[in-house]
Amino acid sequence: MPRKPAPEPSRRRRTAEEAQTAILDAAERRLAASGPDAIRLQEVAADVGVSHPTVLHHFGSREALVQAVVRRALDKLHAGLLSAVQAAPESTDQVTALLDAVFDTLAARGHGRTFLWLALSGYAPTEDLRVHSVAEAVHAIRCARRGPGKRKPPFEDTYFTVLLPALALLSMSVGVKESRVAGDGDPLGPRRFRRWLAKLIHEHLEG
Amino acid sequence: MPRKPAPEPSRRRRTAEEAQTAILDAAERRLAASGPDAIRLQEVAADVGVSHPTVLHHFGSREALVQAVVRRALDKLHAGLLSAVQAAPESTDQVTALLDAVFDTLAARGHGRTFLWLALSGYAPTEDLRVHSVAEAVHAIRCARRGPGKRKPPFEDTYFTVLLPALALLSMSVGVKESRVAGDGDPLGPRRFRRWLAKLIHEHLEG
DNA sequence: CGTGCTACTGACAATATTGTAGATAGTACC
DNA sequence: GGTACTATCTACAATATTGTCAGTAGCACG
Repeated sequence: MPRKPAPEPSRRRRTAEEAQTAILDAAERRLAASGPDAIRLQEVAADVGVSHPTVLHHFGSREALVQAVVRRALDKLHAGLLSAVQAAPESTDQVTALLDAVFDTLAARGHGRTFLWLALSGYAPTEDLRVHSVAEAVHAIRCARRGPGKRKPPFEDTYFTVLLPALALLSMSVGVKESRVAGDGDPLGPRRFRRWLAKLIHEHLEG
Repeated sequence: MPRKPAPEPSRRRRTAEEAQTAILDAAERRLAASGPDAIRLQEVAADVGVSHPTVLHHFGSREALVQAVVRRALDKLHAGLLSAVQAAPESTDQVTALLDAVFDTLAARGHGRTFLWLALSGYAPTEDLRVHSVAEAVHAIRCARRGPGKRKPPFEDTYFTVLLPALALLSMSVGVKESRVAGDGDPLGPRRFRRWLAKLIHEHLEG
């Protein structure tokens, strides 16, 4: 006998925007944790609590979903770095605070892992870290502080001085959970490292 | 009518070791290029010129193949880093040469990319870079050079001084082909960066 | 030449994943 | 209430990937 359609208890209906945001959130978590290949329609859909054709309905295809996640994740990364680098530090403590803020964006929020996944997978070029533009801003400040009479340091020196902590903090964001390098209670942990690095950078820029 | 078995032109038969090495080579290329998930039996088999059950015959399962590739890749990485770090540099030029050698292992040979893939995927802990043991060796040299009477620098300082270029060079190995950061003809390219970094490190360790 | 060993193969099974099609059910608007 | 719109569902198709199986063929050794 034909079973009756079994009226489903209730079907939640979100606005398209709400649904898409929830789907992007779930996909982004999987991206940060296991990379773009780990964004699977069924699993993302299960995370959100919908069926996987719903995801396709909202994004058209898996690849389009991945592109949307990548775009949004890179935007978040840029926003995080921008706000972290906005202040012009004057003391070593302030440089430390700046590095802490960058580290927070890259490691604690998982954007560093995401960026490395994307860079390795070819979804994002490494220029996307935008070190060059940050270095230009830092260089302007550095030259201004020297006063009008003094000789200006070469831009290359400023660029490398910005590039170095960027690369280091990026690598540190790989193993946030299990790594000794990143362990937070460890005496050789990242907090002390950042303070040490801030001192090194600050002395280099000033001296 | 039953087709006749079509006697295959010829079937190449390698020794087990030869076959396994060829398979590991192919799998490792795919690992460095696109990560552990990109190690697919069919594609690896096609690279080697065999059928995919042959790969399973030699390694038992895909996962066992991946484990074997990972083990061998990490061994190669360790060997490369070990030989790069063996000499005790005394001048800035020698520090530059050391960084160049480390960079060669990480970036040019692709071991840095591979390591990042493995670290992100959870196949290798970040401790596998063995920064700590290198730092211990460097610290012993550093203390010895200070002479018996002088005060010794804290180990932490040496450790961080080794950790910093390791993290930076690792990040640099991500985008070896397309990155401006890694472009070799660029005036702000990795060669000049390494020299700049070597100078910074050398001055810090000596001063 | 025959025999044993095993690297190797084609065909198939099992499962996962993306994508399609048609139906269903909230929700807003008349 | 009735109707249009569409977010969502179930069911299915298509493909890719891992793994199994029984048999084939190269090679060493008697």
